[in-house]
Amino acid sequence: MSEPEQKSGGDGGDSTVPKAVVSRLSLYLRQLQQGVRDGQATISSKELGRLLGFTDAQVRKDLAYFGHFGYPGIGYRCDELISAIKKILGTDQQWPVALVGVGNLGRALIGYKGFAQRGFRIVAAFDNAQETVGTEIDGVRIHHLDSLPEVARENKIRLGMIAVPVGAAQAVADRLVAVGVEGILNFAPVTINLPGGVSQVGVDLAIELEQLTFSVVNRGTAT
Amino acid sequence: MSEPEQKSGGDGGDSTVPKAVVSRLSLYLRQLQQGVRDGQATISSKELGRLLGFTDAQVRKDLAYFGHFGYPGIGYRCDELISAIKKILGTDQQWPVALVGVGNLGRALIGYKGFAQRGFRIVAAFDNAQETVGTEIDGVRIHHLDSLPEVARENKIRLGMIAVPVGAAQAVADRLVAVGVEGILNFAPVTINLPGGVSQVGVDLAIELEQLTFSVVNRGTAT
DNA sequence: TAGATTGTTAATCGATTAACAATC
DNA sequence: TAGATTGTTAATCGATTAACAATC
Repeated sequence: MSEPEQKSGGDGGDSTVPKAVVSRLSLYLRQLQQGVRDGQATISSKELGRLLGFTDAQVRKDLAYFGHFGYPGIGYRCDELISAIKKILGTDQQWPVALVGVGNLGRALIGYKGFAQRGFRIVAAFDNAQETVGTEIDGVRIHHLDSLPEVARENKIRLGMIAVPVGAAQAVADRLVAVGVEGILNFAPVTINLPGGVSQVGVDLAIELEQLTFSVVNRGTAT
Repeated sequence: MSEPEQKSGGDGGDSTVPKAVVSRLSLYLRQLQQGVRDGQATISSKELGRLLGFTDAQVRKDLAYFGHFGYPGIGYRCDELISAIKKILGTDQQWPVALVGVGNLGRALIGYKGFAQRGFRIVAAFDNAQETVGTEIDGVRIHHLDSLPEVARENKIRLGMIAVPVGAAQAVADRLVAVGVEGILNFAPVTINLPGGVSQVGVDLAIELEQLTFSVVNRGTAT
């Protein structure tokens, strides 16, 4: 039984992969894990596409950016493809994450079970409300924001999540960048400015509802 | 002072607007509101684009899908453009929303301030844990899921949010559809199947982190 | 072998950008 | 008027789809 090859040996990540491809990769991974839970050993591009609303050609093309993972006549072996995609996304390892902002949303993030299952662990949370600093929530210690430098260093933090009010978001981002954070998941409804070399993903809950509203109001557009 | 015209009178929503355009519309709106808070009366496509990382041509093209909102030599009047975009997105009115699933995340959604400011109000929440049913959180009543039909009808609910575990998501979605919900914001990490005519927006928190991880691991890709 | 399905090329489709006449 | 900026067209760029030889 031969291991599937991998293009451009090592980490993959050739030239430029379209952003859209990467986001579909996450969906493939999620669906494959669902498949494994349902006892499925292999899956074809056609089936995988059907489950997610993509064409089979698109599934094959997306995966082919990164290597030869399939078996003609058979399809893809779920466990192999799961490992391959995790490696591509960088989630074949555990990532320690820092959370800043322990309000309603921050607390929900600390308690969110879905992170652990996909390679993320909130190892420290920060706030500057005296009431919360020093306490623990779900086993996660709440530190004062001023101790960010030490705690970040000790825990080798490379990813941060921002769940503070709009007015504080940019300042918090600056502090995260200052301690060497390389990627920020921003829940504050504002576009923050980051230096090159630091990545940002923004999640604005109201905007998500807005997008939904548009498609409801304009019958015809879906998903 | 002449009102800016609007293409295809009435609701707008001509033929097919690319999905990407609609998502930028939400960002324009957010930035414009920020501008107004900072006391700005007008803004050019160049400035608006710069603040969000788009080209000026893209901003103009996006807006031109829906009408003539700008003034040559001047730019766009913030308040006018805000009204126009709200009307396009359908958020010039208040939308009552139903939430299903009152766990950690559900509670955070109930308390989230950002919804009200953008035209959404969670008017009822549903769960089937006996402990929570009958209580109120932040003024929002928690009902048993079985009373969804009555409550949805009484409140003219057209939008629903799902914050239940993966295993329950599809069944909950089916029940929402059955009571006439037309759009679902799904926080469960699974793709749910909906009949045509019902829209879905999925938010998977772990996937957002995954996307971030990819761009961190593959230095060069940003935002 | 026949059937299924891959990886990949070429063709199509759609979205972004550059350029510019029209306008204030 | 000169300067700024729009809306729109044409050119460019990129992403999706269809088709098919190669493979199991």
